[in-house]
Formats: sequence, C-alpha cells, structure tokens
Amino acid sequence: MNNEFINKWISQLKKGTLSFLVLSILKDEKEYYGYDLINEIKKRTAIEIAEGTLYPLMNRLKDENLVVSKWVEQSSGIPRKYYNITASGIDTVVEMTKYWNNINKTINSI
Amino acid sequence: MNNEFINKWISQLKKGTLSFLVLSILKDEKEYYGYDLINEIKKRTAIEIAEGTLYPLMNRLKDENLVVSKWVEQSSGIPRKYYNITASGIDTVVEMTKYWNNINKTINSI
DNA sequence: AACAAATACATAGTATAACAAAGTATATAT
DNA sequence: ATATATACTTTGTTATACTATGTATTTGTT
Repeated sequence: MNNEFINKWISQLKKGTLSFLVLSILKDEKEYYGYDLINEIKKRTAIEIAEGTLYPLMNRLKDENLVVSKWVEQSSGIPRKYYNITASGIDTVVEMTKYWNNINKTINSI
Repeated sequence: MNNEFINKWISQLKKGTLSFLVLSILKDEKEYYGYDLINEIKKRTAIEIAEGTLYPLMNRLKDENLVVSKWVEQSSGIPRKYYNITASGIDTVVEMTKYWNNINKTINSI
C-alpha cells in the first residue's frame, strides 16, 4: 500500500481538523489542559497529536480570543494550563461545523 | 464575526480535503479534466479551488501514480488534460475514507 | 540511591500545500 | 477592438504539522 502518501495526507488533513476538534471538545466539555487534550483526542479518534503541534495550536487559539487559559497549581506535580472556550470561540466552531457538514454531505453523496 | 479566522481555517482545511475530494469524484465518475473539476466541486460543495491550487495538486496525484492523464484535442478550443484514477488511487481513497469517517464519527458524537 | 518513564509545557527548524498573481493561448460575445 | 470564458502553468508567500530538543516534577523500577 502507499502508506507514505497516506501518512503525509493525514498530516495535511490535520491542518484545519485539529483546531476544529479542539474547539468542539472545549465547547462540549468546557475545561481541559493541553496534555490531557492530546490523550483525550487520541482515545476518542486514534488521532495522534505531537506536543509540538498542540501547544502552539492552543497559543494561536488564545491569540484569536477563541479560548482563554489559566494556570492551576497542583497539590502534587507540575502546574497545568487549563483552557476554556470563549463566546467568540463558540460562534467560530458553529461556523466550522456548518462548513464541515457541507463537505461531509458531499463526500457521502459521491 | 471572526471571518478572517474562518477564511484562514477553510484554507487550511483544504489541505488534505481537496485530494480526498478529487480522488473520490474520480473514483465515482472516472473521467474529468482539471478546469471541469474546479467547477464541479464548486457546484457540489461551494468550495472554491484556485487554479493555482488544483493544477499542482493533480500533478502531485500523478507523480504518486494515483491518477493518470491524457491530452485530448478539442474540435474547437484548447486541448484538455483528462484524468483517470488508478488501482492504487482507488486503494488510497478507500483508506482515506476510513480515516475521514473516523474523524467524522467523533465530531458527531461530541 | 540511581535511573527510567510518565506528566506537563515550550520552542526552533523543516516540509508541505493553498493561495494570489502573473503568464500563455484559443474562442466567443459585446 | 475589447472583455470574458475556457484551459493549463509557474513563482513567491503564508500557515501549520512535525521532529527534535529543552525544562521541570513525580512515580515506578532495579
């Protein structure tokens, strides 16, 4: 099989899919920290996200005011940076969902 | 609304989606030329593909032996380069569909 | 006690693909 | 004559995922 091509394709597909996934999850469940998001997405979708992908992604979402973050000290261990979606983030993910569903409808109709 | 962000997102989402869409359409309907694919996809999905996006994309698919092309002279007008999907292209789009459906299932379950 | 692995975040450099813009060429409509 | 539609191509820019590396703490293993 052409696995190398598929792997490159998966990497490209993530550009766009990941921000949509993260915002969708945060819209639904409010509170996540980065490291946990990586594991949660892996558990739910088998999509592996490199740490070097997720942390810069979260910073971009924050720069765009789609999420906010707060540091939370732990009684034991390293502090976690928790993310919450904003009102603007919810509006954005609603728009994304429309676009996604439109593409999906077409794919399924082929 | 945060339209600028959405527009950038749509552009990123196309990285991966377009090759999947093109291969899916070719799998279903065999024969298309580039210019026609742009219009067909626009008609079906409202996704606008720049010419500077589609033609290099088709060349990549050809380099990967997922499609083959042939020039067809027209009785009037400019010659068209027609594309057909290969056996390897069909295998690839089947794999892509599995991955896509997996993501989609997750999105819908949120 | 020493070391590996897991947790948790961050950043620099590389590769990929969409896009805008420009170009070539033919045919048709104004 | 000029603009628009058809049809393909190429160059330079931009955005984002990935690899690799780094910091720091806690837990499990030998």
